[in-house]
Amino acid sequence: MSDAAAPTADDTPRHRYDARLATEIEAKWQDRWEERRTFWAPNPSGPLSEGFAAFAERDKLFVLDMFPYPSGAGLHVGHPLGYIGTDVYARFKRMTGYNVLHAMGYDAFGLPAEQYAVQTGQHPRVTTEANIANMRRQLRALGLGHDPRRSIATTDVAYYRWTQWIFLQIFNAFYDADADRARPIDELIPLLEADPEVGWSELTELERRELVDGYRLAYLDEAQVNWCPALGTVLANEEVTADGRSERGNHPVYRRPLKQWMLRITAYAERLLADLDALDWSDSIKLMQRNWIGRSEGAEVDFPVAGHEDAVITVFTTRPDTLFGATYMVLAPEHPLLDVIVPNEWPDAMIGEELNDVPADWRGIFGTDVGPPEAIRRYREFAAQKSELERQAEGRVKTGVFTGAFATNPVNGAPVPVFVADYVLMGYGTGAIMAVPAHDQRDFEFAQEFSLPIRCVVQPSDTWLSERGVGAGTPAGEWPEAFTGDGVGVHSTNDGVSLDGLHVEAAKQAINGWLEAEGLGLPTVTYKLRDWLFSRQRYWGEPFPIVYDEHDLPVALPDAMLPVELPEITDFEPEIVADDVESVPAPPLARAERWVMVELDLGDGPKTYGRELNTMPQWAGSCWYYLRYLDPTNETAFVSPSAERYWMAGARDAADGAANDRPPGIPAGSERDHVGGVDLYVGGVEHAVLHLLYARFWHKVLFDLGHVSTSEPFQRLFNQGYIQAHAYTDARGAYVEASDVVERDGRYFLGDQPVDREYRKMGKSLRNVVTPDEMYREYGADTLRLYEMSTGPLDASRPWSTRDIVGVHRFLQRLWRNLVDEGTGLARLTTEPADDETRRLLHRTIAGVRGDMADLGFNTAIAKLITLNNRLTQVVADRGAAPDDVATALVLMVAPLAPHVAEELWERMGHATSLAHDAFPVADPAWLAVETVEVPVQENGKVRHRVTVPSDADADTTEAVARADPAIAAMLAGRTVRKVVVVPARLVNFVVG
RNA sequence: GCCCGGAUGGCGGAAUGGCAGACGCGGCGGACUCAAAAUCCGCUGCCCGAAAGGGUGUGAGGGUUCAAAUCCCUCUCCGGGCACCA
Repeated sequence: MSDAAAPTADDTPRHRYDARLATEIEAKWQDRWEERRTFWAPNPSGPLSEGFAAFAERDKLFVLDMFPYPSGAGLHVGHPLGYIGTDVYARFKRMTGYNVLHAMGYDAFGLPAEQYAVQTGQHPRVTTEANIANMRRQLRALGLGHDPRRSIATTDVAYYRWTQWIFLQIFNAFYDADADRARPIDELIPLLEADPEVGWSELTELERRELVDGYRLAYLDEAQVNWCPALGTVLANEEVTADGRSERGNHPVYRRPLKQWMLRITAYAERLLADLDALDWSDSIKLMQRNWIGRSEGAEVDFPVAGHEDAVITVFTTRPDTLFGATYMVLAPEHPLLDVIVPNEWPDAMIGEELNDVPADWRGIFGTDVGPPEAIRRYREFAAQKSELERQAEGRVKTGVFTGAFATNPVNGAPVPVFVADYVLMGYGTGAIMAVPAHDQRDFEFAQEFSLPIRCVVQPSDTWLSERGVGAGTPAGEWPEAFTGDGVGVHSTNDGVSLDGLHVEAAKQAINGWLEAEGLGLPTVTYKLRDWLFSRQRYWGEPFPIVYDEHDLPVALPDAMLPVELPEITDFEPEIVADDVESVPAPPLARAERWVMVELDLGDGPKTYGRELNTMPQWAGSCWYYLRYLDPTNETAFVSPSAERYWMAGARDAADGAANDRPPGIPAGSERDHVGGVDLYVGGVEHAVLHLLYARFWHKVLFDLGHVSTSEPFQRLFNQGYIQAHAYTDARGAYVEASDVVERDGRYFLGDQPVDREYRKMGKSLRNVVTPDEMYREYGADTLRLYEMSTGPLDASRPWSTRDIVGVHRFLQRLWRNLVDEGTGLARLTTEPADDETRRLLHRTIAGVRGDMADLGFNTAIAKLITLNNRLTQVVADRGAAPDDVATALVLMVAPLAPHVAEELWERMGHATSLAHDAFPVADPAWLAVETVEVPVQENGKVRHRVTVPSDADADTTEAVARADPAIAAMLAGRTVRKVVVVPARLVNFVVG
């Protein structure tokens, strides 16, 4: 067989657009884009400013993807959905003249690399770098138009040096509540000196330092923490699931006191809440953040403790209007006042008229033969050792112990017993409540458990009572549940105030006024949000730039001593440690013996200091990466002010105020409320709370301290959906390889064996993973991109269906064949313009695609492009060549979606330069106009006929044309037309009797 | 339990008060071919009908409107968030 005969094995034309050719084209253009620096986005000044002159008069756009973790498993086809979406959008905007910054980095610290290191002894850096390299390869093959100069990893020393620097900014700041912003800690000293209550001049140097440390936004606190022995670390509240287990690994989590770094995010609660209003985020995400911050308005009220002159129990309540119904109080088990108020012996109690002795079951569940101090001690121990899961399992039966102490209800002087119970949490409000069992379900349950009086002070409606099967006038103690709705106050009068007859809101106003006047309480706002626990007992994280001196107080390292590099060690395992609450954390860094102690001169001569042995949580690096993209090579600042201001500016107040040649398709004013920040941030909804709240907090601190120019980091947030997939289990319930399963008659089989189908996320353990690499091989990256964008709107989750990909592949093939001779590989165009109908379709398509792309409506944009291409197929069939005008516009419009094949076609059509910049077609209004339209004619809302009218016909003309139509005239003959509704160019509706 | 979001052909979806089902997959038919693949063309919600045409139809029920997938109320199911937060 001769060489010349070689291609006969299959007679595929040599230049057909198939997977082989696609792969060739894609590699070629990926190399070219890199060589030609196509996606370098110039800064206005500095080392990355080459080529800025071309953009000086243009607008900028900062498009951002959520920071990925470089997993060892590599990408599956679900991962890049958002990355493709942002790339299409970024390419579209670039083609309309924007200076678009789009970059990708890696959130590379974290547990998987460290756990792999523990198993294999492989240093986490080695694993991490290999994973990043693999992910870079996979993403490059997708043809994403990222600026490669701006790619960073959180594990780069040059990056985490600045993470440490930002930590020091937070450490060296305090929150000025009057100014409502953070200020440098140096500015605190004069305030303390001026405050007579502080007595600054009498304090020792050490006392002063401790006092100042207590104001810092990063502070050490011996607090109750979520200790997870299995992971060997503590976790933030946000990392613990509702059933008391670690979000990562599902291990039990215990609460125990431990000295840890905390970040004072609570100081920002109000601003984090209020500033949501100006953001272009979905309502559901805003709501999740609002719920997490959990603002509630109420009052703090002081209850004096009987027999203790100085002791006052301050409670927080959202229902001060029910004060007269408070029949007992509860302190959280960790409440410090317990050490003060608990008597040695059980009192002979008098509580109003209802009770005259201390019932045995008030004395605790560990025996009634002990006095209050021991009963309380045992209960506190019981509460501390119980994991959240155990609390859950107990069905939330209320437990608690009487403290033996009584407080006095300030509104009526009534003695109320004080309990300790774990349904009151130390971390919320004041850690103490007044219990109003008639009007709070939890208090109601507790009161029933402990036979406490239940006193109605807000009258429920008769309807409410009868719905619960109790008659009007039934005492509250016999209700099936607490009444928490609105009603009028009863039994709520003292010498100074009466709430009787007032509805809840009015009653709150009245009682708040009285409390304030009497000095007994103040209206208060409380938040669920807690300070952010910022220490982790891990190796693979950012070391703190903190050392401890001889007083064991923290000392910040000066900027010049950054970075504090991770020491090399060989054993990465956290010290384990029994899987229980008693085990003590031992950070791996403690094993770096030569690193732990360090001799430094921090201003008062060389001294020995001990290093902080914890590392920062993984969230730290992702709190500010978007800022580093702006100026990744800067060695003197985390970002230069000029780059930061340029890229983060709001669209409307761009620095130079130059005329923004806003392209059509984007309504003027749509970005009017743009307060600045990343122009488009795309990522999964799973980061709705943690990452987005933490990053907003850091950004606000940096804003307050003058390091960034916007108060919010992410102006517009878009949550992409997920790609899900079917998974199959065999008779034993084991997952089988999804790609081997076949469908027959609506059932599913692996060979002859029937299997069950589930619809799940894509994942290795479910054996239903499809990788982009497979798709590149079968169809090419352009087809994969187009497929993922075509299957639905970007925010919708959708099933993966390999079978369906062929549709968009055929579209590209047809497009190619319309423009290129499959035999010669040469473009086949004619300069003769297309027929009018085709040109009208072309311009309608341009207008539509522009609008769709601007709205991230890529699925409908693709549908319009397919329609146009199908039309072009006819034209080419008629003429033997594609009209130049249609071909040119079509290729340019396809370019953001399928950039490689578009560039290749563009080149074969005779263009020497890339189409990536400033070339998106603009619709000619002359071709958008149509002369006539067909409008439906309805009879009582049902379409019966259609008539053709001039597109600018008014209502009367349209109706006249309709009536003149013989079929319609017949329809109306002999009937009474009661009403005619005409919407010009839309429809005619005859309402007949 | 509370709060949010969703439900449209066999499948992914389109239409946000004005012709339901764009576009794609799948299916059916035709052209080309010795044949098959590929390609091109046509049809394709359901029911009745040879067709013309008619009826019906957007999770269920009710309402507003000349007109409802779209707005309102009630319910069912699915997905997500929170969960002793005073």
